[in-house]
Amino acid sequence: MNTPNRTCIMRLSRYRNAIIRLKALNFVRVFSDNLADAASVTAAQVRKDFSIFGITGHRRGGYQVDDLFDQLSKILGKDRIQDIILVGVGNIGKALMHYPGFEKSGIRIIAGFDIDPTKYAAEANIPILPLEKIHDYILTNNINIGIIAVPDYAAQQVLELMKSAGIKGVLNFAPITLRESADCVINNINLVTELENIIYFVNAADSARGK
Amino acid sequence: MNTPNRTCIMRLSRYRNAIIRLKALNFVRVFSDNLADAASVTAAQVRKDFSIFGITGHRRGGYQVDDLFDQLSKILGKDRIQDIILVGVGNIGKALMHYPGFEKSGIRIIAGFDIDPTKYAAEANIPILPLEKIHDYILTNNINIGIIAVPDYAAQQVLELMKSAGIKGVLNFAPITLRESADCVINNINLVTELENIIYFVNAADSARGK
DNA sequence: GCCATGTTGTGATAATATTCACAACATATA
DNA sequence: TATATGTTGTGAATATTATCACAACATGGC
Repeated sequence: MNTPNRTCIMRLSRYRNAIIRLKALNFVRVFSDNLADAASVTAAQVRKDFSIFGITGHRRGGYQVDDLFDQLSKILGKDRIQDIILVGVGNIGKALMHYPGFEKSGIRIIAGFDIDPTKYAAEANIPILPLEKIHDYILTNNINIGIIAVPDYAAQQVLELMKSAGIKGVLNFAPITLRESADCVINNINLVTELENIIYFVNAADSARGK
Repeated sequence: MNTPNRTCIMRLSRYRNAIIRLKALNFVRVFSDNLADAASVTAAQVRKDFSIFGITGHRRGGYQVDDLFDQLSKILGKDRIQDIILVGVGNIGKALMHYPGFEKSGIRIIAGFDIDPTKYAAEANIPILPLEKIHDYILTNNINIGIIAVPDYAAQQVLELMKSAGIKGVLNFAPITLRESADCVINNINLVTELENIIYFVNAADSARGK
């Protein structure tokens, strides 16, 4: 098996999302072409991605929707609930803790951590605990994935803390690029950077029109 | 000038962020090597990126920090405040409206829009208005960039509405891939997909160790 | 059963992005 | 002033990623 990269797995998620909609419409089979449209890629790309994982369809018959959905779900680890934790119960952190999309998709934030005592809420539905307790919590509950939503200056330190307790994957919203290591996958989302990107291309298009 | 792509502009933002930190440390000059470390890329990449924009340094002397900062800021449109709007004042939308990182970086959300009357707040610091008013608002205030944070089923329709009023760039948080068109740049951020990505690679590493 | 049709699966090809490697040259030192 | 040193800027080489194009073959129609 050719090893897949980040963008390939991202596409798999998109295919799966498209399939959820097709299932709702009672589609029984689907062609690479349809998925390509739904995910804004080419049909060849879809088939190449599938071939990496040994997902096969039927020549002339396309793919069975139910079957395909199950295979993609398995690959993406959606055959079971994923429990994760979150550090930094501020503006963004709080929103993520209550983001309905996670629950819907089998991802459950089971605890939040912060250094601010006014945020503690040990008895809440999703408990908010002091950061000092994170190490034990991770070990006790066997967690391996977490979200970082702390200010930039604290992010690196929080990452080290999480890694020392055995965290293997992090989604980072702090506006600083955390570096991936052999033992921990990192996905950096910088909200400002994402907007700056759009601003650049809008301006570039503008000035192209301008002259 | 070789036309830059998305990832190149993303890196420019990262370089700029690194430079902000260097300025705080009173650095006067910086080498491609330093920026490479700070942004987790290679030194050659840094110099290639700069050469695309005609940013030059001094052989043996590196780059003047102040100078470099100004040039990157100009390229990224950070020489003036960017006013944007937001549609969908729910869980995530509300958090984005009050995300301090935007304000700090010269991005200002000047209005929110929703279809839910209970959310309206025309007199608030950042007014929340009925979605029907968005067309006029965009035209009157000459806005060309917006954030979408509505449920998946509403996203495409909201996008069309925004485009019809002249929006040229969109940051989309709805869990559906909106397609870019010649007249509108789109950046899709799917929070679930981002986590699924991490889950996949953590599991992949696990099973690699397992056997 | 046989042919026409249409879709997969994939090797070959093309496009894109990154890294290498080194000449050019600025600066520091003596 | 002459020399040693170290960094840029960039063409060439490499690596990565996506697309093309078509043989293989399943399916539906007659």
